[in-house]
Amino acid sequence: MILMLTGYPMDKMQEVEAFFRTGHLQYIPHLSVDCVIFGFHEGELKVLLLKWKHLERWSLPGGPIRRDQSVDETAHVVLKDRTGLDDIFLQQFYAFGSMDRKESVLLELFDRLNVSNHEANWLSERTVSIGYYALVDFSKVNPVPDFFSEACSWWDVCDRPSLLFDHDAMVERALQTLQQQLYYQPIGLNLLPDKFTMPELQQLYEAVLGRKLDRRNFQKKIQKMGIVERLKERRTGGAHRSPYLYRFDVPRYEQALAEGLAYGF
Amino acid sequence: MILMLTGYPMDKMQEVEAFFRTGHLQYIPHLSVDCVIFGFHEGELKVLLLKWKHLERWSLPGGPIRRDQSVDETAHVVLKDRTGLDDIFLQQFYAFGSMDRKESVLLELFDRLNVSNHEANWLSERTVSIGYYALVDFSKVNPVPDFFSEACSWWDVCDRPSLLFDHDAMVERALQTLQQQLYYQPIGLNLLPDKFTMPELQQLYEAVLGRKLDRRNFQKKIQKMGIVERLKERRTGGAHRSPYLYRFDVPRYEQALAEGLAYGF
DNA sequence: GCAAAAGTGTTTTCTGTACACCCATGC
DNA sequence: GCATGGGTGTACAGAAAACACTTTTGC
Repeated sequence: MILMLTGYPMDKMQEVEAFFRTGHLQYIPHLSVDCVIFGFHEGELKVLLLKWKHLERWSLPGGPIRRDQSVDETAHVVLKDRTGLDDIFLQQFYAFGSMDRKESVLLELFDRLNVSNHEANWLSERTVSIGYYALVDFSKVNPVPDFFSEACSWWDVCDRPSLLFDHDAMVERALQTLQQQLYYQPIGLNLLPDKFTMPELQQLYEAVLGRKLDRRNFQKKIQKMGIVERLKERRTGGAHRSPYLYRFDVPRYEQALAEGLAYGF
Repeated sequence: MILMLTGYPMDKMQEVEAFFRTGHLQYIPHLSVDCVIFGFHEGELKVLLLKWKHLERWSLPGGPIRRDQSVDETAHVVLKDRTGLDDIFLQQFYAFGSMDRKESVLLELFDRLNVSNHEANWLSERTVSIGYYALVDFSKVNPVPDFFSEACSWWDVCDRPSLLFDHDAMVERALQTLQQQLYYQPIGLNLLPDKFTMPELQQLYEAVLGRKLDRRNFQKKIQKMGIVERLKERRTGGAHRSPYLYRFDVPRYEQALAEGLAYGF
């Protein structure tokens, strides 16, 4: 096998060759993890995407599952490798296993990489992918591309390029799951900086739900949840009246996550 | 390989041998589907379980995923094979992929079956399993064991034997998912016979939620959903006053499933 | 007739939503 | 001082929960 193509660092070629040849010994073939990593910046919900070398197209970050690693661990490693972040809210939302997700673009790429179909067989057949979504603090992320990608960057969820594989459907489903969970679970911890204002939290909710909320009712609702505490400080420097800063009450927040907030029936 | 053990039909031995030897060519190794099949009978929520030959223990029905079949299709085939039922509400709820689910009891079984570890290797390593739950009409099910099991029968969800692998956790999580979905999706279609009484539907809700509901409020709530129509008939024969029969308004029911019923926020 | 289940309606409480006024800040 | 965003409280409507009496049926 000869791997020779601009954009791929020579000193890693041996490693990559081994990956194609013997990766199936270390990884479970036909199974992978993909992560929808959500961030929040300037009032917009963002998602972290990778730009593939040579394909000029984008996908979600992901990777194969090691035989000696749990699926959850794999997702955490993907998150860590792409963002530098550890110990983050990460939740499985769906396993994608339809037949039409054969990764035919990969075949093209392997072709250009001079990887024979046989050698890359364990990578090119239909792959079942387990989707996770993460909520991270935009300002703490250091985006790092993986070997196959030349760029790793944030995109507006609502204004992103069309993605490879079925990753568009994954983003949609992750967002839908997030919206549903909003009704009985808090969000914000991990997504916002440690200290934040109530209007910022409201913007986050509005970005996720895709609609405006009433300022006063929102405030009452959050207060009733009992998951935030108001600080004496205010955020100064902006125009207009200075809003109070808040901080999540982490124990109560965790409790609300675990027990849920409210139900019908 | 010699397979020779009471309980295993001789005429199928060749097929089974092929399964152990070359199954990994047809199936994705280390990946499977398991189904939590719920039924409802005499006021109790039931789950369909398989009793393994020689192990004297029970598990959920499941199976490996064919390389030419989607994960959803696989789940439908499992359901069809164990119950005879087709075209049933079946929903993926979680993928189980922790490392502690190596199926060590399988090794014991393979040992007794004289299958060498090497031959059965693709079956005995840690397997990631995608969980589905189904809601079926108890009276229409014809339980059929699979090759590895000697019995297939219903158990009370709340009074079942301890299960193999991590299947106890699967049942718990399926039930939890079902409970959550109850707040924004109707259930009953497929679980109840075509015609049913309001007290029966209420018993179903109570069985799933694990608590009593108020008769009058329940009736109002269901009526407001607009998913049932009351028939002129009543159920006669029982003691006491004859209750009306109801039938699901399938188009409205499907619509409620698709759109959801109500949300907070 | 009596025990047990089924049918029905009203009241109260709570939750969600709509809405208006005052206050702080930068320009 | 004025435009803009932030802080706060009240009033109304709809949903959920609490609750009691009458009817039917088999025995």
